[in-house]
Parts: sequence; C-alpha cells; structure tokens
Amino acid sequence: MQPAPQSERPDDAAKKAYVLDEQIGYLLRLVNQRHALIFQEHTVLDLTPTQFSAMVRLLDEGECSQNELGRRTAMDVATIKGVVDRLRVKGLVRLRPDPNDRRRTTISVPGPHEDLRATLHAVGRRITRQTLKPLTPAERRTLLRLLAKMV
Amino acid sequence: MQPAPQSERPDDAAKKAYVLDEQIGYLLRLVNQRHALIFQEHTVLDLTPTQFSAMVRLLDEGECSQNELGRRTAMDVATIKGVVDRLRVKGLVRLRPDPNDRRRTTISVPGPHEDLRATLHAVGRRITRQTLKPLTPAERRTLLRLLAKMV
DNA sequence: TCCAATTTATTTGTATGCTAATGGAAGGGC
DNA sequence: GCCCTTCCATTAGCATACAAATAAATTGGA
Repeated sequence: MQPAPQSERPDDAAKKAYVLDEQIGYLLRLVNQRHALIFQEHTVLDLTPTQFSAMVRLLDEGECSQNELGRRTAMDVATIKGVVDRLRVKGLVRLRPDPNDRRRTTISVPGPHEDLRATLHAVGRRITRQTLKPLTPAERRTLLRLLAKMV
Repeated sequence: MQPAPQSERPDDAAKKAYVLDEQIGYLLRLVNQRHALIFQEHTVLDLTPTQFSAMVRLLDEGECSQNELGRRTAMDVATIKGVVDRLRVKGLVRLRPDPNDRRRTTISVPGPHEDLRATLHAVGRRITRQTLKPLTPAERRTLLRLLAKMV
C-alpha cells in the first residue's frame, strides 16, 4: 500500500542505503569464518589459529614470559593464559619460573626446533594460499596491504 | 655463532620467508580486534556486533524463525540461540510459537520500528566510517570488494 | 631506603562461535 | 497411511576474546 519508505526520507540523496552485507565488520566476520574452516582442514597437531600463532612466535623469536608472548601475538593476558595452558597439556610448550623475576613464567618449546618450525611454516603457507584462492595475485597483495594499513 | 639459518635452507630461492604478521588469518584477527573496540565505543543499547546484525536483519527483512535468523546473519544454530536469548532478556525481541509449525519459534521486534531502525543504521554507518578511517575512499571500496569476493 | 607505580600472572564473568548429540515435528515418496 | 528424511530448537563441551579485580613481585623516584 505504502510507497517505498526510502522515497519519503529526506536524506536519501545524501546517504546510500545501509546494507549489512556491505559493512566492514560483517564482512570480516564472514571471511574469518571461511578462514577458520580452511585452517581446521589443514592444521597439524590439532593447533587452533591462536595456538598456531603462539607456537610460530616462540619458534621464530625464542622463549619468553607468558605476558610477553601475549603481546607478540596480540592476545589479552587472559586469552594467552588459556592458549598456553592448552599447549602445555599437549606437551608442545614447557613452563618454568624465571630465576631473575619471580613474577614471570618462561614459556619455551622443548626438543629440536627446526623440523617443527619448517612444518608449521609449510602448513601456514598452505592455509594462506587456500584462503586467498578466490583472488588474483595482484588482489592478494592489495588485500594484505590494506588490511595491514588498518591495524 | 652460526650464520643465518635461512642461507642453509635449499628452498630459499623459491619461497619467501614465512612472516606471521603478513598472513591473512593473523591480519584478519588484528583488524577484527580493532573493529570490535570501535564497535564497543559507538554501539547503542549495549548491542554486540552479532546482536546488532540480528536486530538489523529483523528490522530490515521482518520477523522469522530462530534458525532462519541464524541463516540470515551467518550464525550457527547454537550461536543464534545465545544471541536471541540475550536480546530477549534485554526486551529487544519477542518470541512466540509458530501456529503453523510447532517446531518453530518466531522472533520479532516489539513496538514501532522506524526510529529504532534509523538509529541502528546511523550507528552502523558511524562504526563503518570509523573502522575504515585509515584508508582512502578508493581503498575502502577496494577492500570491501575484495573481502566480499572471498566469502 | 622507602613508598608509589608498574608489571606479571591468575581468576571471574560475559559473549561469541563451532561440533556433536538429542528429541520433537513436518514432509515426501511409496 | 507409513516410513525415511529433513528441519527446528535445545543442550553440552571446547576454544577464543575481552574487562575487571586481585595478589605478588619488581622498579623507579623522592
């Protein structure tokens, strides 16, 4: 009965319609969902994305305190604690008190690192490649550049 | 003491180094974190991003069953249930059994819609604008286009 | 040296977000 | 008309993620 409501609103010439599917936050959630699926298909040692990030940081940059690892991986202190706990249960990290600072717990990866490091890098490359598959090589570079600009 | 290890690896000419900060999954998490902060600063009615999406879908497309609302907002059945529960507690949605299908619960927004809808659209625009602020207008269009291509 | 501010780790509470399992209801094909 | 499949909603369990509060240890400045 009524005509389309937007034709009655005075701001129509100035504003485009608000379409949820075109909002950055909504799109980020959807792209994240797809990435999480791909990650799960390709991961090793049952690592989740955050666990994977923590392991890569430890292998690439060496052992550190729990809070420092949180900063290296952009995780809250409460979040990194849970991640480290689950890695410890899996036997992938070792915790020991810092002799120089009794507040700190040093997190390290036991055993030889090179094979594990190479494996994680290879898996990470595969996950990134699969996630970026819908884009052309030029688009991939553009997307990563623009995302990095927004952090 | 050892030379840089990458100079010993045979695949160095073919592969670039794996840098966590340049991986799509890691970047998506960081950008999401920033967006979540901005969202929290600007939101109304204490709506979270998913609650906001559900409300916008209901206001833009009308009432529907709980599972249907989940599909409209790309949420799992378990996730949309939690979201609807919290919206119900806030009094923002009403639940009633579907007389034609006893499996279904119809979710609707009580009261007049136009003001609430206009408010949510305005808030959503503000959040999107603030999130995309580091980019030029052309870059914003590009980013949204590439993200949409990846869903 | 001593006190205030900072840092570290932990805990609690809330909110996604997924898988998997369950039970009830509806629908389609025979 | 019956059965098999599908659909709907709920529940339990696991893993992020953040805020806020706490307690212990360290540090820096007066």
